[in-house]
Amino acid sequence: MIDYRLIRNEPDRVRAALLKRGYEPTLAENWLAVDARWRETTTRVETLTAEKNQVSKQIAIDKKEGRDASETIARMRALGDEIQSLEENLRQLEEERDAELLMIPNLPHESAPEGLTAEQNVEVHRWGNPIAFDFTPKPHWEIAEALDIIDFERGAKISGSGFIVYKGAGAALERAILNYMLDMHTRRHGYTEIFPPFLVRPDSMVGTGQLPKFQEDMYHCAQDELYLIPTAEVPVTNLLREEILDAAELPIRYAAYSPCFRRESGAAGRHTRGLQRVHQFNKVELVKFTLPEQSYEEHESLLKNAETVLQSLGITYRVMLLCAGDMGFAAAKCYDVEIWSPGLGEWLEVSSCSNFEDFQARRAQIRFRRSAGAKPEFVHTLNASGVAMPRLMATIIEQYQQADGSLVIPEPIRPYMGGLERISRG
RNA sequence: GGAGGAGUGGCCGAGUGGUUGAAGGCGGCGGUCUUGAAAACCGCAUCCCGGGCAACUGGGACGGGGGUUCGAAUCCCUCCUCCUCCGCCA
Repeated sequence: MIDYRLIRNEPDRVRAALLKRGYEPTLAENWLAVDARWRETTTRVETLTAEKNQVSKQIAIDKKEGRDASETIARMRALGDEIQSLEENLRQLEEERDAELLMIPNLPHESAPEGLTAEQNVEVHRWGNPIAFDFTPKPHWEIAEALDIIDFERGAKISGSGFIVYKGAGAALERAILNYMLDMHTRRHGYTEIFPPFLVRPDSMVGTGQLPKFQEDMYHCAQDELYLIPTAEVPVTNLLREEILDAAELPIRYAAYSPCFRRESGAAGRHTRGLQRVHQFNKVELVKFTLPEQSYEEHESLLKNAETVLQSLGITYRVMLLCAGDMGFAAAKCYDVEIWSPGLGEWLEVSSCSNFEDFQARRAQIRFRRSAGAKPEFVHTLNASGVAMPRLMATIIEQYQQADGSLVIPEPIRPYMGGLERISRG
């Protein structure tokens, strides 16, 4: 959530930001109206409470000195009743005020382009060239089925559509790529590896913003009131929830493998075929906690860390700077990394690289002190996939397919597969 | 899953209804002393919210939430976490 002081002190700035994102600017006015009533009521409650505290002390003294306190006690009771009814109001106002605040998205960074839809996203740069085939390339699902490395049908049989089974060399390849990416980020890019829980409590989901707004997108174990994580961002960001760090510890960089579970019911068809959209997939997630003044620098290196994975595998990709209206609710600035799928002839998103500034940290209460005794400030949080597996796997299968139907394994992955160079039929 | 026990400030730890943000100790910071350091002594300390340009000032916080009471760290309910024993299990 944003700093509500901004709404109080610079409502015009907040309104402009809301407009830039395509939100109703009246969100700010609504909040201010509730806030004004809240503050007024707070003052009255606190004045009465202050009096009550005085009277209460007097009772203690009277009792100790053996005086009759029945009159003061009567006064206390009257004050108590009045305070109680006012507090009832206050609680309602507070609820309303906080609910309004949670509806307000992060303010876009000045470098986020104007625009409301994906068409206004700006291509920042492009790496590699789509490879030219001297035969007609097949889509990944055909290759994978022919090689018997992915079983779509049986995945659907045991768990429903959107669930897949990696098999044999396919399972080994999935595991190898994940290990390759994790090793790169932990050994070369300075991230600390985290292996988090995959089920979390509701308050963790609130901490990173999946709840209350996106309840429908998640798998929920009602009996235990636990949610399956849609991304490792949730447990990893919440690791430091309600903590106050030392400035010297920052930046903190975490890399985590996790499976990701997403209900999001997409319509069947072109965009759901094969690995494009599945309910369970694997991903390596990168999460950073930084000083406010360092977050944009760290945002750029975060993007590079994700790009390095793709470059090392020879995958063609482009980086898009999202316009204000196309960014996620919590982001101030966001790059999407999209890889070129030769089989589909489309760009597919494999990583969203976001700087949330203090939006998540405020909500999750993640703070730091510049020095001992200094006032706690909110850290900045950032994250990116480094990267998500299914579309990467699909693209590797399509890009590395051979005329004879076999699949060449990208060179950096071979050590992770016992030196295997090629997956062939049979 | 069953039966018990516990949760107080950075740490340890007193406190079972009243002027307690909370004794004492450790650790921390500042000062006195000292050529310097140690020791000793003195002093200061948290977080959140409201009001105020400010000095300052009011309120709240003893795991979380709710309740009883004129008044709750202290009594009751509930949730969470940790510990011990039993059961079960990879």
